[in-house]
Amino acid sequence: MEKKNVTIYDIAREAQVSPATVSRILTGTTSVREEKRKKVMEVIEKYDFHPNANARALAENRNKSIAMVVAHSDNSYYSSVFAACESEAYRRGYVLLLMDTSSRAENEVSVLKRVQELRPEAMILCGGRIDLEKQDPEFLSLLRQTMGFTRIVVGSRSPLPGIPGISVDHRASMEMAVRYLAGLGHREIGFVYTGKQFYGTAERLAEFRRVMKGLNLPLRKEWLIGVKDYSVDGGQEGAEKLLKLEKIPTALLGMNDMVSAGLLQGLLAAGLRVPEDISLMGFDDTFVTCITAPQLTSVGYDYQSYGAELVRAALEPEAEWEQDRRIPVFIEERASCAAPGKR
Amino acid sequence: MEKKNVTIYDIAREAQVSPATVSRILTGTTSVREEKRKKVMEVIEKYDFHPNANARALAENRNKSIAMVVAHSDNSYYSSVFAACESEAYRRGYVLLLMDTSSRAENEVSVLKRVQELRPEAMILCGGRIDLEKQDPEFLSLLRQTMGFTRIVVGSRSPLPGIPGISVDHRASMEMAVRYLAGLGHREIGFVYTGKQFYGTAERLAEFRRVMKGLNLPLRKEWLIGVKDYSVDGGQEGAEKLLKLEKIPTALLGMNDMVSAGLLQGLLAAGLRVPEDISLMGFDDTFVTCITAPQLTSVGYDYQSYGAELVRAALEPEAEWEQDRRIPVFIEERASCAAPGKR
DNA sequence: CTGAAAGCGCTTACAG
DNA sequence: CTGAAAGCGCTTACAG
Repeated sequence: MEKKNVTIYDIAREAQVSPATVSRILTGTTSVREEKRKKVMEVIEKYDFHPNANARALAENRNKSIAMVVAHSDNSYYSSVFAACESEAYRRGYVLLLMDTSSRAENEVSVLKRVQELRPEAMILCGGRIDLEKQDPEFLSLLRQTMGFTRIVVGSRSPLPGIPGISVDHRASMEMAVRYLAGLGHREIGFVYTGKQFYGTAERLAEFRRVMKGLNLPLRKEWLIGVKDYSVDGGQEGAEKLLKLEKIPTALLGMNDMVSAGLLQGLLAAGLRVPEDISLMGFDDTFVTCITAPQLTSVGYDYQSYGAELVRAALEPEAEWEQDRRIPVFIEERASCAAPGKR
Repeated sequence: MEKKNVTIYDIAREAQVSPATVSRILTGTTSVREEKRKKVMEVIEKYDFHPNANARALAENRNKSIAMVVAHSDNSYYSSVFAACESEAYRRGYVLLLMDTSSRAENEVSVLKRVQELRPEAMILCGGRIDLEKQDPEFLSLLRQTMGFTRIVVGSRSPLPGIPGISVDHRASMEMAVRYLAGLGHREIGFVYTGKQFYGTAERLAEFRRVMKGLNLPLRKEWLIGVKDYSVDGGQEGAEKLLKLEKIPTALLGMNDMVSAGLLQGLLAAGLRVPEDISLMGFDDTFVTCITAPQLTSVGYDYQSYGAELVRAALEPEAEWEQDRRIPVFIEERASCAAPGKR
């Protein structure tokens, strides 16, 4: 079973050409006489030869890999993003080195150290400290250091010059959501949020206030409900808090689909009907929306093109990227929203 | 910004030792005089030096990476498995090269070619043709060829000697599920399945029949419902088919949590109550179970330890692995099952 | 179009 | 404990 490594030299010897010629055929950089090429290809086939990517990486000083660092690889949002990145990377002949930081600062440090050794051609960073509303100077200096080793792109705001940021347009998503509900006739709208320390939440909170005010809708602070985390549990917590209020809004926005799913459970359990008694919307348009009953209307993004953009920005540094880009959002209508009923 | 690569030679020169000494300090293979070590470490710090993993890979002929090839990286089951693998790999200082085949044969071919170039120390393969009940000879020969380049472990049955297979114990999962429902008092149990060509389905179908028979429960073939795929849609299709029957069972097993979620929607929509009118169970115990209302009872696995096993088998070829292992299963009780009511 | 040779940045026998 | 040197398997100026 111990098959010794067959190299370009073995191929060259057998095909009676120089190793350089074999290499040229492999890389396709120079044209080679057809006769030789044929002979070489035959030998390659015969030995089932595959050039060693590590050696090539060293010689070419590039290794056709992109490090993808995500906060929680088993979270639907992140797994959609990186599945999209993977498919674009694959299309371009690149492989993704997946690393999960579990949102822990100490992991972020060691993962970035690892990236510095691995020398991927680029790193795409999604989630974790990068999303903090107030940038963490220690993390910034870690990023700055990592920039010496590889190009960085973040699925967030750009933290530093030279690091493009591509992220969901949180403000647009909130504006669209509120206007959609208002369009349905809702005036009393609540928002169940979490992660106030993150820019995505901060942006949505600010935008929520701005749009509600602009539309002359009542802004009641007890309808801005903070919960512990981005989960079904968080949503249930939100529902509990809501149900203690003397007056509840006619429509509710959940931080993401998971939170909305939790909200839905809590509301249903309390005997409320959705959307007859209260409308409910989520963010992210993950497959969670298809599992709830009623199915959840949600603000979505085109993950496929988001991933493609991230990879493009990662691999085409020469292009003149805007430092900050926001990807478009849209509303995916399902069954959880309706005109407000009279109660 | 163009920082030229600082190498072990630069460090050596400045620390006034030989490159070999720097290398020894980095790898920690030999003891080095404390005085020199200190000096070298200082210079390393000063330049923020990180050894080039590509060069190291070439010299050591190992690159601390594992290729993880999955069928659908954004599917909850697979993303749980690889999140678990990632955390174990990371713990061991390995990085995962993630590749997604989207279950397409042509992608499997090119992905495995890619693996042969990349020379990861091992490859973990989950999903796709490997799961076919009837092995595909063409795929087997591709695997055999890939074995010449890297060790292979599959999250399935072992396809070939030398390739350990670690997989969910589908038979045990089905037996446990049926016995659980029978224990609740159910005699009329249905199974909504898909992917009959895959061994996991075949095993569960066979075991379903065996256990039902053993328990003297009625085996009606119209209660074995085949649907198009492993999705919510598949589940809804199952519900439609079921509702056309003149007599429906008192309990239903769905192929996985997604299918069960679809079944639930279909049954609820038809005015049935779960679990009062009909009990419902899923397989895989993904987070989908927490999103449905009622929450779904499901047969689960310990993903964390499954991932750890896969990585262990991948990285410890010297150990005497059984060629085939099955990971244990358990029932996670939630709210979707109850004793049969009288209708 | 093609070959000989140097180089990519490490590691590791081999000597001492 | 430590250095000089060869080697890992490629690519790519440099000459021809």
